This record gives sequence, structure tokens and C-alpha cells, in this order.
Amino acid sequence: MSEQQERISGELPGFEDMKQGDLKSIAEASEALGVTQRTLRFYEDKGLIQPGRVGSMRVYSRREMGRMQLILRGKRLGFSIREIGEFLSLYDHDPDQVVQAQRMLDATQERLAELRHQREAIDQTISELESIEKMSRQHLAKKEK
Amino acid sequence: MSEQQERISGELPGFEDMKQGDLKSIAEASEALGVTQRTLRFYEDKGLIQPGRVGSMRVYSRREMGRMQLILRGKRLGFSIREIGEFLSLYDHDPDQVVQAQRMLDATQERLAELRHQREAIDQTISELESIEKMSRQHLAKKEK
DNA sequence: CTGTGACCTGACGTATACGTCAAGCAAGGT
DNA sequence: ACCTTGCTTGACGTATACGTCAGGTCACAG
Repeated sequence: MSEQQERISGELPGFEDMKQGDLKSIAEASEALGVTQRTLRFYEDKGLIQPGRVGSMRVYSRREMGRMQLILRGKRLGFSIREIGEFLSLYDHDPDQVVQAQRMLDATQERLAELRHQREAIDQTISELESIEKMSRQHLAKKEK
Repeated sequence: MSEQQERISGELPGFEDMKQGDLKSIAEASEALGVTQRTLRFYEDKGLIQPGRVGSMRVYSRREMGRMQLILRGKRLGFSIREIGEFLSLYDHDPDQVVQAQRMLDATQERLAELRHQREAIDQTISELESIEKMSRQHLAKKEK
């Protein structure tokens, strides 16, 4: 094992539980989060996270892992990376989270409106497709004879 | 008015109603269909339509207009241009439309499954967002005091 | 000395459905 | 002769979220 990787996750054999504060290498972080290393570097490029460095190697602390959870949640909710970046940025520079919560509320409502609209569109499309389905079946049944 | 355009839609002044069979220039076709000229050329490139030519100018007959309606409908239903192209191709080379109807049925069902799945996902996302909405409001209400 | 593994930094590729120039031709009007 | 209109064919641009090389460092194993 190279010193480079072991400096972080295994330099104290037999003392794994004591390694300082859950610091993870990029491999461990991506594993734990279920994303690729590329994704972690990408988010870093976009300014969403700022892992520490040991030499040139990235080090992911609990803070970064927490931010990543928020980011992934934001993605599941359909926010773009840019939007998520704005939330996090506000979150950082807004001690009592008032501005932040307000913007979040706004964005949430916009997104809800979008989703409700999409839902209607999908429902319409579904019923249109169902009628096509029927017609196709009838057409095929006729030719079956 | 240039001869080029008038050859199609206006060469018989006073007899506009008699111009042979609803032939349209690209401008008229795009106008009637509510798409841009670029779109018509794009679909032609992709092989979805084959308008005739008078010299180098495209001529849209009722047949092309009909195909365009099908194409636009397919798009509204969420099929990709490639899929639509396949339908039309089958439609062309399948006299009694049995193969065609079968493929259509398959694709329709796949799409329906997708949409129902999407609907569930959207419903989940909506309720998650609604709970975030509540929490944001509470947070703001607290800070309001 | 060389191979191997984990990491690093660019930088180009991907998919979709067109939008947006750019440059050019033909023909009628002024 | 020149301008304008309508049309033509390329060909590059757009947005998003990464995927996928290519090329290079570092340190230890054999």
C-alpha cells in the first residue's frame, strides 16, 4: 500500500477506529456516496465542495460528506447543479439562514409548480397513449381474422 | 414577388383556390404547422419527410403535411425523432400495417410504463418538496419573532 | 530497474433537437 | 446596376452532467 493512500485511511494498523475524524480518500468518499470520483471532482470544479488536500490528494471530511448528501438530495428533487450551488453558497454566507430559507422556499415553490404542471401533462399523455393502445389492439384483432 | 415562390402558391392570380393540390412552399408549410423552416429541413435530413422539388425549392404536398402531423403528434407523446422515423418507415413498407401496429403497440406500452413510473417519481418528489416547503415556512416563522 | 495501484490535471466526447449564423443563387422591383 | 426577398446548403453553437481517455506523479512491491 502506498504512503499516499495510507496516510489517510490506514496509517495506524489496528487503530482504524481512531483515525482522525472520518477523513476519506476520494475512493472511499465516492464509494460511500455512490457516485463516481469524476462526479466528486466535477462538483469541486463547480465550487459545490472544497475537500482539503494532503499534498495533492483530496481529503473528504464529514463536512464535505454532509454537503454531498445535500447536493444529492437536491439533485433527486430536480434542482440543477447551478441552483444547488446557489443554495449552498447562501447557506454558507447566511448565519441565521433567513435569506437562505426564503430563497429555498421560493425555489421549492417554483419547482412544485413545474412538477404539478408536468404531472398534468403526463396524465394527458398517458390517456392519449391509452387510446392509441386500444386502437392498435383493435387494428391487430381485425387483421387477425 | 419572385417567380420562385409564386410558381407554387400564386402563379394564377385570381385562381388561388385552384392551385394544384395544396402544394406549399417551405414558408407556408412551416406557418401552417407551427414549426420553423429549420425544423422541416432537419426532419428531411433525418429522413422523416421527403418533400418534392421544383428546381431546388422544396414543395410540401398533402402527404408531407400529413406525415408532419404524425411526427408532431409523436413528439407530443414523447417519442424521439429516431423512434418516429422507425414508425414512419414501417408504415411505408408495410401494406396492411400489421408489423407496424405491433411495433407501435410495443412502443406505446413501453412509453406508458415509463410515464407511469415518472408519475410516481414526480408524486414522491412533490410530497418531499411539500414537506420542505413546510419546514422552510416554520423556520422563517420562528425567525420572524 | 520495472511494474502496479491510487491519485492528479486537462481536455475532448456524448445525447437531443434544433438555433443561428454565413455565404450564395435566382428573380423581380426601382 | 443594385437592392431585397425567398430559398438553398453547410457547419458550428447550445445546454446538462458527467464519461472517457491521455499523460504524468508518487511510492512501494518484486
